Amino acid sequence: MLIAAHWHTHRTTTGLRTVANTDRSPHTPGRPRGREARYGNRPTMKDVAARAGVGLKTVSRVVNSEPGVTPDTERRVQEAIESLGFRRNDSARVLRKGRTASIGLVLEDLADPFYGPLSRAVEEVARAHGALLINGSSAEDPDREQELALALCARRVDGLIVIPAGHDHRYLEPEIKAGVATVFVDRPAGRIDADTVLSDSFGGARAGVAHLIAHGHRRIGFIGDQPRIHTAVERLRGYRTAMRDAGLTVSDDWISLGSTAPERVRSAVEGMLSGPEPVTALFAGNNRVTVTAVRALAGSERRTALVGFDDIELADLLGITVIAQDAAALGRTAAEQLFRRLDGANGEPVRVALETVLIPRGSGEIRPPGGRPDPVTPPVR
Amino acid sequence: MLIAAHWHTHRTTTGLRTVANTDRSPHTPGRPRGREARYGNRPTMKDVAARAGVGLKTVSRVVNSEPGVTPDTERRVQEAIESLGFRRNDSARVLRKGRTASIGLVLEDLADPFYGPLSRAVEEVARAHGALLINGSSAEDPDREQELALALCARRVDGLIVIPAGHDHRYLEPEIKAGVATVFVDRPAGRIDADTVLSDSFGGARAGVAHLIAHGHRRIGFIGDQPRIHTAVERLRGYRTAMRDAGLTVSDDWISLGSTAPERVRSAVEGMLSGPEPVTALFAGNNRVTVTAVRALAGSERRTALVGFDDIELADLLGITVIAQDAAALGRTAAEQLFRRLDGANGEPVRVALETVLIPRGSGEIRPPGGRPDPVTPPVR
DNA sequence: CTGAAAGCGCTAACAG
DNA sequence: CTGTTAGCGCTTTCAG
Repeated sequence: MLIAAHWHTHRTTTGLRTVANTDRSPHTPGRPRGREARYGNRPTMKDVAARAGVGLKTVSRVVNSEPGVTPDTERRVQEAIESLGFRRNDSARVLRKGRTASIGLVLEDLADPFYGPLSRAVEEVARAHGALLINGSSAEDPDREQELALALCARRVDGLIVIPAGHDHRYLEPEIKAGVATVFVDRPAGRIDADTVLSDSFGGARAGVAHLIAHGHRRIGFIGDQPRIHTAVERLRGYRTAMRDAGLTVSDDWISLGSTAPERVRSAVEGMLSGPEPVTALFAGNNRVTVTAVRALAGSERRTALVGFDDIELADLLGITVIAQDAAALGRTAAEQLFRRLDGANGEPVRVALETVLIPRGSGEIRPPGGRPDPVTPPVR
Repeated sequence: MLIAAHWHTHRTTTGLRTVANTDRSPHTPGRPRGREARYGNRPTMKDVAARAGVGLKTVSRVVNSEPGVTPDTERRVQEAIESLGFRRNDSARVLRKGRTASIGLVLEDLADPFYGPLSRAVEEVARAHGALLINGSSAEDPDREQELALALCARRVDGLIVIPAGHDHRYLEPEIKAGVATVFVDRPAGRIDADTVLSDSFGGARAGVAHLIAHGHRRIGFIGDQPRIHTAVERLRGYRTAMRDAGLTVSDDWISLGSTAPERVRSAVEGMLSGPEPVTALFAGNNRVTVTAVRALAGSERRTALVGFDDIELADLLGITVIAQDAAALGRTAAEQLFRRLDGANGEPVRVALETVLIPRGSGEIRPPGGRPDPVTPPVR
């Protein structure tokens, strides 16, 4: 049915939509419940052709700005288009042409401030290539990721950018073989060989932890996301490597992987700060963890050092030292690779790792109790 | 062409895609450059039917879980589907059914932390109704808004949610008449009567400014977004009303509307804090302004009070008093209204205004110099 | 320069 | 329970 009746007050008197299709008998097979129920009775090229007194193909030519139409004919067609309020049905066009000029993006959560800029960057690249973006959130659920990705394939998106939630992407093999270009971002694909764009989680975490060590810390905690998430594991590996490189032994009590729910992170922080040998510094595995860790530390009387993975808005004012990755660059790089494939590139799968940057802002330069006095500027710049 | 060659190493040996269509002569009219060029040579229901030795419609029944198929037949069809890697082409389905099960969302910038949660909320409602979400950013450009909205209509989205950049939406009239349900969010539609979901910008700003006045301020500055943006004007109106209600005269120097670019906001802040009669408090018109204002104030020796419109992550730790609006509720409410229309509701256009909440965190409770000492808890809670 | 005919892959209607 | 036919609105091919 759709919306209709309450628009009465704003109906114009230009005679829009008063021309009806007349060539359809009431009970032809293949005809749904009357034309009125479909697309709200939209005019088609056929209607435009009839109104303009030209052939169907001529209308098509005008609509698509193809050459070979007399200026006069074109004008007549344009008039018919406008008076009927015609708009080309891209669904039909897609069916015929085989390309949808749209790409799909499966990410974790559009509301996460990390994915907004990534998505926007993908959108801009898509726009530059004349494509629309359909995106969906997997909510970190592998089943939902698959459901979404396949739904996008059923819509026949030309390409797919996936931030994996799951670890087995063989379900995409038929799609990829059928020609759906696919690029994985932020995390690698599972059990499938494909273009991938990542940030250097390992290197970033190692650098962040090394930074804490350089400032005198020996007991450093690591709080990260769930261990089934690739970046969480990589960052933990970076942590372990930095510790080992410095000849430091890691206690199991200093490592906590799990949900990024505030309660979980908060109790992890509290656990590491209490006990006989509390940590003097924390490494937070991602933006969600950092936010909660900062809140937890703000309520503590001890000055605990902190370095977080991912930059956060206002982190500068709070003096939070971070390992920043460029979410927009991640999205842009992935999208560019996708369109390179769509434009015919067919070499081996490409693997890109983007550098991270350590931004010292104070919290990562706090020295441990008993260490030399802090030589760095205070937290709030 | 699409991606293909480099997948060789992962080709399985299950015989996928070895069954070809055989009923197409090489030079039939209407045939594009050979079937291989289309959808990367995907199997169709016809192919599945041939493989399973059943009729086309039976395949359709199985694919759509329609009743009336023998378990045995169904199994044979399922096998054919799997061995061929068939996936229904929703483009064709859409063309036939007239519904795309997708909705469009035109917003300003997906990278803005205000719109991420809004978009996610819309997505969740759409998902509950079995629809996908296509979204695009207008970048605050009316032409781009129109281009996007119409592109979505050409894809025949069932409904459209628009955060207007422009002020004239008559261009949507033919679409709406043709049955595209349309809801405007965050800002009202221009020159058209339509469902609208807003936050109470006027009331929120008035309450925020009244809060500052109640804490002893008499000279209060307002820094807002560009005057062509509805919310900016409404919030300014709230500011003026609160001032007038308190019997305070407003100096032109205390009001600055314009771009939210950091340089612009920063110089506005500096301007209001200098001169013979500097303001003692600031009202920031949105999240972008607040962020820059906080940065600017952090570099000043004077303690200036601040209330910002929109909540911001970490604002709690920085002790920033805000007028919070619920972006997710905005999106959810709009999407629910949209689906109500799609489900047949056809009353008069609905207008919803969501309440805002003042969250005192310290910055809005700072008293002016010379005023009574601050009776409120210190900034960081 | 213009148009008629075929058909993209699917579903609705109808007939066995 | 199953299959055949028509046609959604468009683009392609090819013939005027």
